[in-house]
Amino acid sequence: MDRKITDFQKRVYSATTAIPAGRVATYGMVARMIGCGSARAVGQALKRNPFAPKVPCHRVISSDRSPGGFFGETGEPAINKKSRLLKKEGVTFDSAGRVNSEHLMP
DNA sequence: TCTGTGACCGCTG
DNA sequence: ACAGCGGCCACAG
Repeated sequence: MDRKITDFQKRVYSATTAIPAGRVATYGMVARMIGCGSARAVGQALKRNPFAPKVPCHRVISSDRSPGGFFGETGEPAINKKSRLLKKEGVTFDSAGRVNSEHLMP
């Protein structure tokens, strides 16, 4: 398996690891942060996430404050796990299962 | 080399 | 308020 990643992917992981615990960022935010107008590319990078535990992909959610996905799985079980992790980090959720806006990165 | 696809985002009806 | 559509970037076959 190739562990070599492109420069762009490296930027995505860098921005993701830069997210402090108890804080979450949206794909679009990360995309703009690294200088890219497409969140899809960010999602792909996180989906491939070769540095799984090293890169807290669970701290990255969608603009709707929905969990999004987890390790390539968009199903409920994966999302449930993701929310559980975020809760452990100190992130609070609402009844809709969405991350509280106050945890979003400014 | 080109096409299709994707853990998305934003606007419009 | 909800649903549908297009647009953007990168990667794999």
